[in-house]
Amino acid sequence: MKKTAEINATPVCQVRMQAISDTMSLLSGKWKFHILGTLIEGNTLGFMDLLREINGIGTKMLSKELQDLEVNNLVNRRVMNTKPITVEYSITEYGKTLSPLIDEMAKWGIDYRRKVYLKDAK
Amino acid sequence: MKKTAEINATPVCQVRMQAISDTMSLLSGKWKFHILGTLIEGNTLGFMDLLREINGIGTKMLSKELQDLEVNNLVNRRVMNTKPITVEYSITEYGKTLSPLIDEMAKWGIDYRRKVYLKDAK
DNA sequence: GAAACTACTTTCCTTTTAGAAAGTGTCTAG
DNA sequence: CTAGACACTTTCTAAAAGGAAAGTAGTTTC
Repeated sequence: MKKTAEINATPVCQVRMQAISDTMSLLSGKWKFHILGTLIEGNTLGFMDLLREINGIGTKMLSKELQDLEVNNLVNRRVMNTKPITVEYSITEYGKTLSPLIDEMAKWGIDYRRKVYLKDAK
Repeated sequence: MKKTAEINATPVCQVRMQAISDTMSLLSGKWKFHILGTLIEGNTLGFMDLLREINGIGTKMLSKELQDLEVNNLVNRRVMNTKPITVEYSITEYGKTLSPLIDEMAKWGIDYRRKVYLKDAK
């Protein structure tokens, strides 16, 4: 008997799959969660502040990722009229809706470390 | 004045950053969330079942990602003693602890779609 | 006027990720 | 004895992601 046709297309699953893909594509890459997490904690920060806060990121990546996040209305970019020009980045109201997701991710990662540590200690 | 030294090393932030990196590295790639989500919904599934359920994935990726997830104790692999050999994949108890994270991700993605749809409709 | 600060952009290069296609090997129904 | 099912692995290649370093551009401090 052939069995190629029966793809599970239950609407609920399809919607969930699509939703997960959407979320991941907006937050893809190595740095977006770090940037968002830092901005959620730290209110407004300048470009150089972020560069110092986020360990390991370079200017190219920071610049590119901030642009992506701005386009998707997750981050505000505000050029200040200061002597050496400064730019203030902050999380948008919409960006704040990612807090539960980021918190879950951090929480799970912390538990994971604890678990690995306990296993190794045995 | 120079400003190269003051890296924010508050323990809380560092731990959160590390935790987020850990979680992301375990769940990296295009397919892990889909596989885990499908297994959480669908109890035990065979390799071909997963291939059919997860739209777009190929055998190479599915095989590789399942191995990764098995190594990290998120997925069980059980070879069944059947005529044409079958393998049953299922989520582990530990894998189930990812449910809240996956749910958050799906929830946010669904809200995002709704928001984009409403904006376009205006 | 040299050095240092702000905020990037650009270029070049390496690594990683992903997919398509074909191959391996076993078993069974017709 | 061939076609199709299951469960992969291997190879080849293309595309995407990421990083290091240098460059651009304006301001300010010493």
